[in-house]
Amino acid sequence: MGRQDHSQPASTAGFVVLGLLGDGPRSGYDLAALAGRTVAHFWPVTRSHIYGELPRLEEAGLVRGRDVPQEGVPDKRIYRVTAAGRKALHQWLTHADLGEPRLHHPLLLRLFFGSALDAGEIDARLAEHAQTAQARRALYQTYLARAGEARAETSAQAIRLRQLVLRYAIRRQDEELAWVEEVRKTLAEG
Amino acid sequence: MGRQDHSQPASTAGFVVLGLLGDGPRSGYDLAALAGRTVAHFWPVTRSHIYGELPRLEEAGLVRGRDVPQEGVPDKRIYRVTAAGRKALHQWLTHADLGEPRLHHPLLLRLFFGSALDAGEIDARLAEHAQTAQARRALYQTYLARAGEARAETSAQAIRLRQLVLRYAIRRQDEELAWVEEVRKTLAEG
DNA sequence: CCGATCATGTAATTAGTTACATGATTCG
DNA sequence: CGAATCATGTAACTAATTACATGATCGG
Repeated sequence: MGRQDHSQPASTAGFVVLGLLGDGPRSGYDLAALAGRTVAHFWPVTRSHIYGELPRLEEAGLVRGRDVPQEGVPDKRIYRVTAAGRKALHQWLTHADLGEPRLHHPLLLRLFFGSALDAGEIDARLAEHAQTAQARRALYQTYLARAGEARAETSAQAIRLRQLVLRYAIRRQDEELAWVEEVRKTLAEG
Repeated sequence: MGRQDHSQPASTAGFVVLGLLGDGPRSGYDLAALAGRTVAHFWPVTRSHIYGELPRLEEAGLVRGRDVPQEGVPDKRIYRVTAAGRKALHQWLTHADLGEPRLHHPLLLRLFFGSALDAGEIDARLAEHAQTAQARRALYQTYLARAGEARAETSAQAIRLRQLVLRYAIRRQDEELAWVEEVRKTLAEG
């Protein structure tokens, strides 16, 4: 319609970067850090994705970057979402079909094949799993405790939604733990 | 040590095929069907993986295939695990490090970025999610009901473990549903 | 002096999905 | 007659992870 290129990002990764940037202007480095303690827990994003998408998004007119010279530390490039970017993100949030949740669960995989394992071997795996679930739960709990301290740009609604996502993550670990107990009990009885 | 090649499969996919075959001899086609209603729910396996791995496993001496001519339907090749294969599987089950569970969750992703969405848009996504969770729950429930009817090769221990894995899947959907309710309540209040 | 943090990118590789290709038979 | 089932494979592609490459500064 206009004379600028307002095309959509090709991949989901592009929208994820766009979404992260919705929180406020950030450099690729900062985005990667933010992603690592947030969305990366339920969607795969790495530095490589971010640095790959940023120039694409800029070319499409969805973000705009500005070089910020620094002393001592390396210079950086700060990106912010454009109006077109916000529009594209909203469109994606409301209309794109992202498919169903997918789970990669090594313990389930092993248990499914585990008829050749003895009680001790199964229990070792269960204990391992419970331990990492415990650790994750603690991590998410600290995130939740810190969730209130946000930037000025972050709206009350945004904070509420993020807390709900963290609640999910915590509940999920609780479920893992509860299930491990169920498995232990069942195998002890049988 | 011997004169045969008893090397390990390179990828996890290879062990998954090996594990599926532990249930009894099957063709690639049958393995794909079995995988589709079992492990594929918590580990990615498709026909392509299976047909790719089968020859590799055979070369490594972990499975052995036998051609079975058929009339009417196409001929097939039935594979069964060798002693070396069973050993390799056990080794993998007890020693390999498969990493932590990974989740791809589109709804969480959207909610995390959803500060620009209004109540109606969020609710539409939640409803959608609840519906698919409901459907999945029902599916796993029917699997569980049928879990007793197994092949002769399947041990009582194997059946018990499979039921526990299904219990996990059902509980997980219940959790999704419960969480959706929590989100709805919280957003209605706030 | 060693490791961490800040900062940006690319390259290589592995993993995973979807499409293509073929062909007989059975069921509605 | 069209769709589904049986049956096996490959090719093309997209997605995701890990490694490589560079270089200053700061704290212990």
